[in-house]
Formats: sequence, C-alpha cells, structure tokens
Amino acid sequence: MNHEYDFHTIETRWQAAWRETALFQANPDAAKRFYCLTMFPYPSGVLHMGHVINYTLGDIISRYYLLQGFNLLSPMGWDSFGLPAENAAIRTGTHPQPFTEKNIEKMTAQMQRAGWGYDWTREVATSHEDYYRWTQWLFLQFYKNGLAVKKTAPVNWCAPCGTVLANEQVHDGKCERCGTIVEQKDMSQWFFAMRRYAQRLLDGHTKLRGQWPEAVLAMQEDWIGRSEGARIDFTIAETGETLPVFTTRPDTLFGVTFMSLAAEHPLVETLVTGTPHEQRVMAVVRDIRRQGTSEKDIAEREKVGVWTGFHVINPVNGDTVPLWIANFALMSYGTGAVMAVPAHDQRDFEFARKYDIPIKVVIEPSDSALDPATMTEAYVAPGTMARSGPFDGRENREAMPDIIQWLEQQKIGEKTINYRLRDWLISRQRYWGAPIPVVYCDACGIVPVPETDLPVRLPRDVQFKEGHGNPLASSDSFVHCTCPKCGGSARRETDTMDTFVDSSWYFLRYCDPHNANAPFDPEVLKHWMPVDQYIGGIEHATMHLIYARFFTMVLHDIGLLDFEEPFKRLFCQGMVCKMAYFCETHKWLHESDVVEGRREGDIIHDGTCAHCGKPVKSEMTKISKSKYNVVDPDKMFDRFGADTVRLYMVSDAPPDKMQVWSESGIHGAWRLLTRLWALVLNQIPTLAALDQPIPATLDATNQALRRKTHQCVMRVTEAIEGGFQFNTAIARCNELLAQFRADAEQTHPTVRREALECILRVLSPIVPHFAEELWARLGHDQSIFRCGWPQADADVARENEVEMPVQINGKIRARLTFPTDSSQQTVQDTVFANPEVQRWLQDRTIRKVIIVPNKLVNIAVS
RNA sequence: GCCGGGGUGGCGAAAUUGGCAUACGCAGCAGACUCAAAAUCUGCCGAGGUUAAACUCAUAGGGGUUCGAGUCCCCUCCCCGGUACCA
Repeated sequence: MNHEYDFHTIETRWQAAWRETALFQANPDAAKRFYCLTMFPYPSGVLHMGHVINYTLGDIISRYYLLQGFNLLSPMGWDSFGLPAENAAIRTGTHPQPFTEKNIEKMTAQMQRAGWGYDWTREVATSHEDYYRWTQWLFLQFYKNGLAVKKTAPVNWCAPCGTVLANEQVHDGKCERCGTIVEQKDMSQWFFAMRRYAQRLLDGHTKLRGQWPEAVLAMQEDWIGRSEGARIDFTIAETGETLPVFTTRPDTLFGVTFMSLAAEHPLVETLVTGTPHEQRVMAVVRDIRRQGTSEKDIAEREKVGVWTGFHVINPVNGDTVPLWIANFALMSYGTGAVMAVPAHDQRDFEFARKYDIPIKVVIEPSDSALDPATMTEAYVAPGTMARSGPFDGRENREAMPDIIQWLEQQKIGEKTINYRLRDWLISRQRYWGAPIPVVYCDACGIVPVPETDLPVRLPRDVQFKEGHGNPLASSDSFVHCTCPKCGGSARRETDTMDTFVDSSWYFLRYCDPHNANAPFDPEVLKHWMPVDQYIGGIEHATMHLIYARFFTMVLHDIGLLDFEEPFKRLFCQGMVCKMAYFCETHKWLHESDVVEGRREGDIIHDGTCAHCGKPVKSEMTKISKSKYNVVDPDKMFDRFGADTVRLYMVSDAPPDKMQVWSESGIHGAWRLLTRLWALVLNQIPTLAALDQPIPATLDATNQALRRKTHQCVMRVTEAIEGGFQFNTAIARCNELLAQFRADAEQTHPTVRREALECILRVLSPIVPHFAEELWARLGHDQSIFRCGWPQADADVARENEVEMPVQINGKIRARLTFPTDSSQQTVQDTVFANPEVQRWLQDRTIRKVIIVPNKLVNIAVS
C-alpha cells in the first residue's frame, strides 16, 4: 500500500466512490431534512476563489448535517442567462447557447475536482427551456394578480450594456456590471410591484433577526427606507390645482416659505407652457435633468433652481409662497414636491440664502432665540413651536401626532408612510434572457401569452452584431405573431427579463426539478422548504436577497407556498484578498514586476516598479484580474490537492471575515495533512482491532488522552453549531494531536484508535477525501460519511482536577489544584492554609472572599 | 453625515459571554537528525526588568461600574463595509 500522501489518486478515487454510492442524492421520504443552499454561479467557465470559499463552506455544512443523520438536500445549478454570454456571442458571432453549455461543462469538472458533494440529478440551468418556461409562467401569475405592470417611468439606461437597469443594479450612479454612469430616460417598461411589499419585506426581518447577518438586515432596511410623516395638500394659487407633498416634519408646516418641485414633475410643463416664464424655466429644467447622479456629482453640485412664475397656498395659514423647481427635489421620492422650510432644513436653508427667499422660524430652542437674519445653518434639533397657530408653545416632537390628527380633521392631509424602495424594473433590451410572455395587438392591447403556449422560445435566426441593439427585435419570426385573443396579427414583446427574476425562484425548482406540469409541486416543497442554511456573498444584500424574499411572499400570497421567508439562516462569507501592488505610472503591477523590496512571508515591503523604479504602494485587496493578484483554484488543486485548499480556506480566520490568501498559509494546511497522514500510517500497526472494546479501567495517561479526545469532539461540535467557527475546530484537533504525540507510546491500543478515529471523523467534513482514505486504511469498509458524527461522552470528557488561580485584590498570587467540584469550604480552607497566600494576607484585613466554583478564588483585602 | 462591523503579540487570530489575556496556526530563534539542504522532531517566543527569579506594565486612547473588565456603561480616535440632495 502506498505510504505517500498521493492526493491526486486519493481524491479521484473517493469522488468516484461518492458518485457511485449516490452519497449526495436527496431522499424526499426521510423525516429529518436539511436543505443547504449555496448561491448558484453564473457559468463564466472558470471557478474563482470566491466560489471556492462559498462552496467549500456549503460542503462542510452539508457533510456535517449528513453525518448528523439528516436527510440532506445539497443542489447545484447555473444562473446561465446574462450579458457575458451575449457579449461573447457578439464578439465571436456564435450563439450564446453552445458557449454557455461549454462553460457549464468546464465548471462542473472543476466542482467535481474540489470534492463538493451535490445531488446532480437536480441540476437546473435558468437558460434551459424547461426552466425558463416556468419563469415565464410565474411572470403570468404576477401579471394576473396585477403585480406585473407596464408603465412609463424614468429608468436607468446603460448605453454600453444597451439596456435599462433596476435601481438595485445602479451603484453610485454607475452600472453594476460595466461601471458606466447611467442615464435617466423615460421609457415604457415592465415592472414588478415590489413597492407594495415594502412593509412586508421589513416586517419579515423580525423572523430573520439573529439568523441573518445584521449587516444584511441593515442594508435592506436602508434600501426599503421607511419614513413616517404626512401627506399635505397645497393648492396652486393661480390654477387651483392640488399639489400634495410628503413631509416627515409636519411640525414645521407653518414655516413654509417656498415650494420645491422636481424637474421631472409632470406639472412643470403643463404649468409653464405658453407663459412668459416658459423659456427661462425649461432651460433650467433641461439643465437639471442632464446632471449626473453619482456620489461625486452630488457632493460637488450646487443647489440650483428656478422660479416657475407660480405660487402655492399653504393650507394651514393661507400663506402664498413661490413655487420653485430645485435640483435637489427628486421625482422618485414622495410626491416629487417638497414643502420648503429653510429655518429647519439645511437644504432648504442653503437654497433660500442663495435665492434670497425669506426664512421663518417656527421651532425655538430652549436656551436662545433664533434670528433669521443671522442664522448660519438650519435649526434641526427639537424645540418649542412658535408662530404655529394652535400649536404655539408645544414641544415639537411631542405635538407631532396631534398635528397630523388636526390635518386629517381639516381634510388637508393625512398620516403617510413613505418608502424609498421602488418597483422592480424587469425589462431588459437583451437577447439572452427569458422573453417576457406578452404580445401587443392593435385591437386588444397587451395580451398575455396563454400558459399552454409556453415557453416563448428564444429564436435561433438572429444576428449578434455590435451596436445593433436587441437581436430579438430584428427576428421577424419572433416579432410577428397572432393575437391569442382575436387571432389578428400582433407584435411580440422583445424585451427579456432581468436575470434576477430567474434566480428568485431557483431554490424552489431544486426541490422538484423535473416537474413538467408546474414550476414545482407545492406538496413536495412542503418537505424541503424553507432553506435551512443559505450561504453566499454579501454583495447580494439589496439585490438577489431582496428579490428572492419578494418573490416568495408573492408566491405565498397567490397560494403556491405556505411560507413567506425562503431562507431561515443566512451566512455571508468574507472576500478572499491578496496583496496587490500599485505604481503611479504603471498602475497595478504583477508581483513579479515589484523589485528590490524586502520580502516578509508573502509580502513585499518598500519595493520599486520594475518598469520605472518608482516606489510601489501595496494594498490588501480582493483578488481580481485587474489588480494582478489572482489565485487560480485549479493550479492550487494541482499543487496541493482539494483537501489542502479546503482546509486552508477555513483554518485561519472566521469565514465571515476577509480571508488573506498566502503561500505560507496554504503551506500550513498542507503540513497538518501530511503530518497527520504519516502519523496515522505509522500508528496503524500498533492499533487495536476494530471490534475491541476500551478496557473498563485505565491509568491516568490513558484517561487523559480519552478525556482530550472527547473534549475535542464536544468542542468541534460546538464550534460548528455555534456558527461556522472552523478555525477553532481545527485548533482543537491540533491540541488533541499534540497530546497524542506526547503520550501515544504509553496508551492502550484501543484508546489510541479512538483518538485517531475521532480526529478523522471531526475533520471529515473539511477534508473529506483525506478522511475517507485513512478511515478505509484503518480497516473500515463503510464510508466515513455513513458512520455518523462521533458522540462525546460527557463523563469521559470531564476533568477530575482543576487548577484554580488565587487572586489577592484581583492579582494572581498563587495557583492551587483541587478535585473538580470541590466545596466552597474545602477551597477556602485550603487557600487560607497555603503559606504563599498567607504571606500576601499578612497585616491586611480581609473584606471579602469570592470563590467561583472550578474557576478561581479572589480575596479582597484592605 | 447616517447605518452596520471592527481595533488583542512580528502576522492570521482564541478567550466557555463578567472569572487564569494571547489557545491554535504562521513567521522567527535555538537544538536534534543529515556530508549538506529540504522535510521531520524537540524546545523557546507580548513588553519592561533580572544571571535567574521576584515584580511591573499591556487587549486603540481616556474615564466609570465591579471583589474582578478584552468582555458592561460614557467620551475620544482610527480602520473596513454599506448608503446618501430621501423632504
């Protein structure tokens, strides 16, 4: 038998064995189930380190619950619609379909190689007809229930991507995919009415709190952006039209001195057209609408506006104040009109100062009076209401509910809750996505495709060419169709759905992947859903994770699901980082282009650029091609094997933190495996036979090793159950190994076997091939994953002696050993009899003696 | 600015949630084996102090609660992530 740690042979052998014995095939009949889900990838064709950490964590959890006797569902699939395949098609003139299939094949092989166990019989790909027909079917259910609506709205347009984007896909005013600044365009597009679910999405957090990372919940809360306030109806003085505003500060209503309107507000054009103000106003409006929306633009932008020539009447006091257009008023929030109270709002204050608009103080601080002429900033703190009619003298925050009630009585406003969350824009002007299943008929208008006609297939007779827009629009066979309602000629919708629609229900399809009559059987879902553990990147906090929750709620409401939250527990892994080097002239440098530096481990200090000799800056940052600090998982599998890579991924730091990739780090993981390998093989001839029981009486050394073994099992179990603390689990194994090395020769062959087997069993989820191989060599003929998780015996694990430090005034002055659970009296007597302790107590008065059982003694003296 | 998470040796990090700070690993140092190197094994490894010990100091900084604080409370500083004309 080979004594080398030949990971290539070992890993291939066990991967084949798991496949043949269908280790990861889910069994829908068993009672105790565990659904472990990792975020399915876009099939780019290559695994990156982000996948490796994500799927390794998923696999460790999967195998752990498998060992704990759960009936496991661990599926994998492909988020296979999307831009990269289409862009590649444009570049090479080929169809995205074969390109995608080839990538799926490549990545499947890489995944097998990593040893991740999946039930491949449940594999799904969102670009397959038997998947996207159900994406389309679900769209129709949304449509039927009034939740898929077509409307004209200002949308985010990304020119290089040639498509519109959802609000969630615009980060800092830029396209999430390509980084280009997006433009605002008015277009008629399909939306899912997510805004209606804003409160539900927020309420659901109660169930998730403690089970999801706080950061994700906080990001979603910010994104949903609930704010409480009032709608108040102003009137346009010249026309009598009603102009509602939303405000969170109805207590400042008596301080309104002007009104700000968004440049996109529909009233703007209707009011000013044909008036002497038209040209002047529209010039400013056009100007404002051209302004960017990135963080930098906004920060540097000055407050600008223009008077419309009109006025509004404040309903509470009849004041007539000017109606302005201001660049800080947003059409997409509230009503697009803002009542301006310069005395108590910083933006309004700056605007009023700039355009010389009066300032009226209605909230007075308790210590001093405010003078509008000398104020340098808005007063936003609490205070006493003034010049506010019936509310004079009231504390503003305390009066708020009464003010709103009063507005309601006067019928000029009402309590309102406003949300920042917008409806989800799902139309994409791209080919490689699920076609939106509707047709446009001149006679009947928008007509949904009948469910029996699904799928609406992507046509193959299309050309992929740069700058030709959506290839679907140029496919005659696709566009021309007959109206399902009247049979007349009609036009098919050529927009496809955002790929986030595909990924909003894939976890449901996994439960019933071959269903040809429905997206899934609700009865089957009752067994598997909701997902017990979801693992993925935090970058999806306000995208995928909010969409999937929304989808699940809608499907619940239309009677397809009996739960509202899809993911019980969520874990977000940290980024995998590595040092990257930057030269001012030559930008990001490959490590080999950094010269003359001082090398410390993997890090080069004070290096210079090989091209120009300038000093190089270093930065610990996410692994990426553009920064030349990539690590190729395949190369690592070649050099060290999958088990070493897996072990390294979790051995150094808690996995929700940033993971630093370093050569010396992976070397450490490699060392643990090779040393353990050699140790076990050397021990095999000295171990007891498999069925030999541990003797009833053992000497102290044997008891100590058994104690350590059982403590190891207990603490590893706690570390995993306590939340992905694999780094401490591995530390416990190292401790047991150290003791084993020290005492092995004096221990009983059965005790020795128990110790080594326990280490292999608790490590097996992390290094599965390695553990299987040694398990087999230890004489077992059944897979280690079919033998269950080791059970720790609390009696064996129990320490029979404890060393207790004795503190005098909190400082340790002695250490005494006691039998575990000694009585307080015994401890106290022994401590006071101790000469070392007595020395410290001489000439002092004892004020208090604290004895914490099995922990420590503290004597307070004066 | 606001929200969330952090700050512990040269480095990655532990600390049973108020009870022995620095487990485990990496790097380093010394020794063993070797002709030599690698690998492996053994030991040391927070700072000051001392021949050695005693002892003192130390969990970003300052204050507080407590017999006892890395952990709880208040203030300040710094780092990371998210977000932002949101009325």
